[in-house]
Amino acid sequence: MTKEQDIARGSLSCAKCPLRKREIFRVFEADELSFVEHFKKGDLAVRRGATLLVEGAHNPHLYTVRSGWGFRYKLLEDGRRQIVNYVMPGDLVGLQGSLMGEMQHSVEALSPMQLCVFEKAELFTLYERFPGLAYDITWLASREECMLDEHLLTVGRRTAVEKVAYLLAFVLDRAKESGLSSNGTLELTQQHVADTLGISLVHTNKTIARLVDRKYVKWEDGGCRILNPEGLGELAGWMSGSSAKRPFL
Amino acid sequence: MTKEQDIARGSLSCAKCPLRKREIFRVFEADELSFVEHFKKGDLAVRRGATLLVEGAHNPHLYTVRSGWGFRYKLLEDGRRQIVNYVMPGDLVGLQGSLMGEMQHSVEALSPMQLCVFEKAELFTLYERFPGLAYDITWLASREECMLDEHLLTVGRRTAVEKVAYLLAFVLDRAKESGLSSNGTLELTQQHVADTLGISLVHTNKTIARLVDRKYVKWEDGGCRILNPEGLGELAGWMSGSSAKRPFL
DNA sequence: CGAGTGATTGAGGATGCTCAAACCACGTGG
DNA sequence: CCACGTGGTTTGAGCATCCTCAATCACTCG
Repeated sequence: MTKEQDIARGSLSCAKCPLRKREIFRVFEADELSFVEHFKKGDLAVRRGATLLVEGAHNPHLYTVRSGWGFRYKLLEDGRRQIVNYVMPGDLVGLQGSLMGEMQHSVEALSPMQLCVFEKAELFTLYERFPGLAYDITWLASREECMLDEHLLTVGRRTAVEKVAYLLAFVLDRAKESGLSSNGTLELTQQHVADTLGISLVHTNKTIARLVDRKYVKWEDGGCRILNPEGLGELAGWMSGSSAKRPFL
Repeated sequence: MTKEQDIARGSLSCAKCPLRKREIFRVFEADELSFVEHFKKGDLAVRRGATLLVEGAHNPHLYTVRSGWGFRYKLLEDGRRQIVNYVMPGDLVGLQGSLMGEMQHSVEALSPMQLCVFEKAELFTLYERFPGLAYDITWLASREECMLDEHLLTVGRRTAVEKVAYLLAFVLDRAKESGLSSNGTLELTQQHVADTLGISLVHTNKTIARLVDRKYVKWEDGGCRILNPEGLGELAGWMSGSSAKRPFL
């Protein structure tokens, strides 16, 4: 877990961060930018499969995803796993741990990831000096809450087909928004799908097969290609949320 | 929905708020208190069964629960309902709507409730002038996220018995913490339990029956009595979270 | 080539669902 | 007082969904 991680002093200026150019993110003031630049303590690169954060650990850092993606999950003692959400570029990772002591979940990379590292001890300074940024952070936490609500609805009340349809539509939507998947392709295994939706691997496979038959998706080696995102959304009774400007960092 | 609600100008001073006396809540500074007092726009009283907030609506207000309890839920088009979490004294209600436009969930009262009403338009002023309070709000949002993660784990991966055990232990824990249930009694129907855990009413009933047999709980008219909270926690593989001081308002 | 990862398939059984009916405590109005 | 409706709980029956176990297959990598 340590060997896969690699912290280096930030070499990239926040002002020139390519993420900031994406129209989905709100524009920062000059003073905000320079503060964030100061707030940032370094870069972290992890490879696919690496565990970024571990449930139960105390971690002095807070991260923003710059590229790549991963997932947050929790485990039961006997190994049952529940994926709780996915993290993508622009997302803040580790806020819970910052505010409440030890981490209540782990996060693992689904692809190589690059993250910006912040010091959680300095978070309060941010609150004191930049209420706008503080507000942004609350906004992000609120958005996460919103996604979790929807996931609960899915896992609790949608049928298996609706579940898979929802998940794929949801993940693709977010991936596109954050600039991850331009071609409608998602690199995740059926085991991930199963662990997100609370169904078994076998049943997940058979459910996906039905969607493949109906030409909603195509499963390729180590990932899937979404052929009809709107159709999936309809099937699940879900609509992509507001794609208003959102803050990050 | 309007007739059940009753807004009155705040008559109760925040400094004398009985909630503040409970040792679970952090102590406020004098200036924080006076700001909150000014921030507070009135009181809201709703009766049992009333819908406080409606999914899809825009609401200019933000609330803190002063007494009583309720639940947040989402609906699918065909009426399937998922209860997403419970709200209890000290909880902030409606923050999502404040930050992200329209409400993504509804909330209904499980008992008569009293709430403090705030203007969401003034939230940013709070962020500018009281970073400590702003931090508190983020803290609350983060805590909510934490609970939702655990719920997802429950609904997705725990068995029916574990689910019921978890839910009862969890709700009782929170209720005690916030001063709701001193006698180990919870007034909720099996339908609520079912809709929280993503299982059918009939199956919920049969699962509860097993817990009753084993003397973990007793179901009384319109509610249940928890006989062995620790046992329930063990059964579910769940431990009550940190009961550190927490902020409110 | 052998090992490992992920997808796929079939079989049989447990879990959980729907439907339907009954029951009980309660409050209402004749 | 009793008949009735209501909301919540309880039960049984039969069936659909979903699970586990087990085996196979395709593909990559050392």
